[in-house]
Amino acid sequence: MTKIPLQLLECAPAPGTEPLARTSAEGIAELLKAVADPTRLQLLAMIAQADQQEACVCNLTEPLKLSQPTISHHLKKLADVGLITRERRGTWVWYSINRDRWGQIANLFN
Amino acid sequence: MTKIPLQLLECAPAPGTEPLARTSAEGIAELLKAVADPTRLQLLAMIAQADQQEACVCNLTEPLKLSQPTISHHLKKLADVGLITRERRGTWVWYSINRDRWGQIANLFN
DNA sequence: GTTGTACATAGATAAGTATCTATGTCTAAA
DNA sequence: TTTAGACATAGATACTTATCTATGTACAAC
Repeated sequence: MTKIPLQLLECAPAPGTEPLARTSAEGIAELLKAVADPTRLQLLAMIAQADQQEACVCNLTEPLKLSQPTISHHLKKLADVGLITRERRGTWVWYSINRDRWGQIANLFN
Repeated sequence: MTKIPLQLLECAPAPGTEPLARTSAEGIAELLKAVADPTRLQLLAMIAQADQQEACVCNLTEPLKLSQPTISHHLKKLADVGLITRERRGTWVWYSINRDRWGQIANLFN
């Protein structure tokens, strides 16, 4: 049996169809990027374990020791991908977690 | 019954203990950042559905239409957080997914 | 109306990163 | 040992982003 030189074995071709379309990958990446930040993970955790599963900006600013605009910036990022919902009640704005969206992330890894 | 002015209601204090320690949040964020990139999601998908659940760099470069160093860069990012494993066999280097690490991400969202 | 407070937006800046080209390293074959 | 191929590393660049200060907007109380 003749030995086939390694260098002559062509590098096996990739699977015929691209497994994950670029546009899908970009959409998923956008969602994951929103979560892939330490401050935003802390925000999500704080909201999740807060009373009624909701928190206003003033609840979140002080413990993280970041400026109020920075917290607003992060909350906007989370809201932009639908991970949290915004609701104004009087002077304050309350944020809560969108469980459906959260579940969609879970499905990605199962 | 006297109505309490809204402005006198102090903004409810945050939960006593910080829910998610900064160092933990940073560790999780680092892991998630590795996945939160469209190219790396495509790489993971291609490896996962490849023969024997493994692929060499040459398998991955052409379909994504990116340069070989760029692919190597992304694979390194994934390997750095333990999501894929590197194994040299002859001239080629084979990458496969670390299921344990993958499962750790799944647990974060359940 | 005015005033004070909660939050958002704008603009600036510094740090990170995805990509490239060029080059280095390691392995196989001759 | 020399050559060629597969992959990694280095350095450069352009783009993104996390943070700040300054300012704007919306609502409540008076």
